[in-house]
Amino acid sequence: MNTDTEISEENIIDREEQEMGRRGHRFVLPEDGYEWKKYGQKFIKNIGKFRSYFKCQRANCTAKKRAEWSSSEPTNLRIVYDGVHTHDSSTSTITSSSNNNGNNNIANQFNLLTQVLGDQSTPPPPPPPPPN
DNA sequence: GCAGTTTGACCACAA
DNA sequence: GTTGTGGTCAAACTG
Repeated sequence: MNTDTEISEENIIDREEQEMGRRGHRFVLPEDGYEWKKYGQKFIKNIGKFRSYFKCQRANCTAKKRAEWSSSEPTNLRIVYDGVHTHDSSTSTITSSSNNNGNNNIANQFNLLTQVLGDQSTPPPPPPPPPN
């Protein structure tokens, strides 16, 4: 259905690499026209994956999305869109038409990858030395 | 001081 | 009727 969309992470990585190539380094949050807010994260032991929950921050918009990834394979990300946006995207010309859902989802995926996994293009700094 | 993110606790539903 | 899992909310922490 249109309300539930699952996307493989392969496209995400591919697009990510393209974006990184274009921008030279880390990609900025690609505004897909929607404002997502993370409101929870859980480890679903039934599937052995972490799941993050996002809500569209727009007023009266009930659109949500979930991001699942394996603890052993954090790049194996799966995104599930739930619900539909009751508003139009404000920062993008992307529409909610079925033909453009792919682009729209990919844009969302960038955002998710960054929010869920952090910016993997820039490895975190080394941990501080132990207090001892 | 503000905004955003993270984590824990609580509630509801299904088995 | 009980237990477990999933989903959401709210408070605290970090940038």
